[in-house]
Amino acid sequence: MVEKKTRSQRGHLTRDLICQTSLEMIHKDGLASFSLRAVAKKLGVDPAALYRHYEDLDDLLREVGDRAIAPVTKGFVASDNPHWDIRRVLTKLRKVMLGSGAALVTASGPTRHASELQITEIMLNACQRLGMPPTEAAMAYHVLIEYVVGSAVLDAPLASSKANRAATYRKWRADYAALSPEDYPVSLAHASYLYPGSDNVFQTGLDALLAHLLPPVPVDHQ
Amino acid sequence: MVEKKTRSQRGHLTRDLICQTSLEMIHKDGLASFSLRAVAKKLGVDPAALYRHYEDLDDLLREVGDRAIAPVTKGFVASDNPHWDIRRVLTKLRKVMLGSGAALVTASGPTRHASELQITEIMLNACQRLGMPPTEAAMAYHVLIEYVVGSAVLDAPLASSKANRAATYRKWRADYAALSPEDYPVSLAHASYLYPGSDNVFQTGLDALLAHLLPPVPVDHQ
DNA sequence: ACCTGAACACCGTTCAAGT
DNA sequence: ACCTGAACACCGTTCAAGT
Repeated sequence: MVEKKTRSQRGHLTRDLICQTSLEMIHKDGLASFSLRAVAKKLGVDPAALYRHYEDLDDLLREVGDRAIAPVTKGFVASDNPHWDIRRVLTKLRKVMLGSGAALVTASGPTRHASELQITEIMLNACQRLGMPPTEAAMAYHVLIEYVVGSAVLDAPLASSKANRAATYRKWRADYAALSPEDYPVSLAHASYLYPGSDNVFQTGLDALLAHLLPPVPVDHQ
Repeated sequence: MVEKKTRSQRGHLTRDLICQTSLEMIHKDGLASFSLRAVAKKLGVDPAALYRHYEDLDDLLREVGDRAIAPVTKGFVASDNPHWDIRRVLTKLRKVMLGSGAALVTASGPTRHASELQITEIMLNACQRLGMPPTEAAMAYHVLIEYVVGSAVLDAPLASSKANRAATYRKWRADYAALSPEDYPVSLAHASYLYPGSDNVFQTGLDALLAHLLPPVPVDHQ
């Protein structure tokens, strides 16, 4: 029972513990309510103590963000269809970003940590197997990541609850249906077709990008 | 000279004045350093006074955001090439979002104010002129907006200074060039081709999306 | 070496009180 | 009706002091 109050012992505060605790807190209560002071309190430690382990809040969040996207590449093994591999890793990335508020912090800039680098490696590897020259591969990689991450950032606020989301879309369509016919005739005519669901929108865009940016799969792998 | 200290007079605080002042402040010093208290101080008014005119900070920012994207549609007249019109409004939207930190707040959700609605109307109108059925038009609209706004949110932090941006890209390429050949062989091989410039990346993606989502221009308008 | 306590300079928001 | 003053419950960060 001596080891019970490990939190208040000296030297027991590590990057790993801080990071893991932060991730759990964000997973449970969302990124908006997270703060450096909050994780310090949860760890039973003075806020200032965290500055022995991280430069500042941004430094901490970048590591938390990378840890959050770790599931994207976990257990990934390349198939013999590079198209498939790219689609798989991007779809997983979107799902993880929508599921964990923590993953969203990766949008504020590259973390340059392991999970992020692994996603890059998998995608460029797939491009290489498709026979793409490095300039084209790099360009395709950037466009696709920009699309997936950008969409995730925009869609995340509504991703929490499915029922909530449907209700919001219905309200937004109603907003368009109430527009004045003089100023917005075409929007009014399209009101009932708007907001077809963010996952459908995402898939349509992804298909378009993949079709244009990647060459066809080599015949022996079809 | 009686009208000189208009700020401290009663009844002179209007939504328009608050909004305009906020926009100017964000334009000058960026969104990060903006606060409700800061605009109150600039107006020579107690922070609490703003709550007579706006529900909360979010309410204020939504109006500021819409005002920031007003230049996108200002003076727009439809050409006889709908493809061209869509490309024009989206390119302008990106430029405005990268140029004014204030425009970025529109990414946190629809403002449902005039400027935003006008962009929608222009885009759906162009789709209609291309002969697209409403379901397809709505889908294309959502995909394109998601792409443009999402990219702008990700690219904005680096959009400020061109020299700064080039230096940052160089540093990021160097990060990749320093990776271990065992863990990241393909990334290492692509190091010098990464980060070909966010505007190039954007254009490549936009071209791919337009080519796939829009039907060809009617022959009599080519 | 690692953590605490107190302080600094901020936030958004509420509500009774003034004019 | 519109604004002020004071208060509440927070922030991130710094730095001297403790152990």
